[in-house]
Amino acid sequence: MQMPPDQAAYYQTVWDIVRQVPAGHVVTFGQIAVMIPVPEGIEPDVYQRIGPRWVGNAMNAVTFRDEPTVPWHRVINSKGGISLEEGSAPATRQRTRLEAEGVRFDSKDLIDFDVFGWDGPDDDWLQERSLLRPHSMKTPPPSPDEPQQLSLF
DNA sequence: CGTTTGACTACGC
DNA sequence: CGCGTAGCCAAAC
Repeated sequence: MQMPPDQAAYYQTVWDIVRQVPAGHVVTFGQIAVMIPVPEGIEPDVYQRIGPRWVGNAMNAVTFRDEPTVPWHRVINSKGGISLEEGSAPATRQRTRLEAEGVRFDSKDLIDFDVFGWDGPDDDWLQERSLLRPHSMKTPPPSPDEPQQLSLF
């Protein structure tokens, strides 16, 4: 009986998560990284910075094969943009697919998280796989308790 | 087989 | 708000 390499399991988890992203929505590399528990032997603050890069590696593998079971085009960077080389065939394919799903880009080629951002799957789905809920990329709604607006009177 | 690079991101200037 | 840097895994050179 052989133990699968940690890296293989990590990739599988990443792809599993990406499969949950609904059409017309997007998720960031950082969000996916946060959903996966910090691997053994790695400091949490270190994983915070490196995790997204591992997610990028996992995505690159399926992007190259254009794996149809993984909607890799719904994964973007924290700025809301496409991270593939601008003008390249994969980048164009990603943008075309997103626009076909109704996702729109602004004048800076960025996507509005408030409209198209994804905050993760159901709690049940997460709990069954021991995964965590990512932070939302949407701008937080103003708390009713806190004075949210500067009153001029 | 040692180096370099990478679909990234948080943080300090 | 833009730019440079660290991070220490994997895959490509």
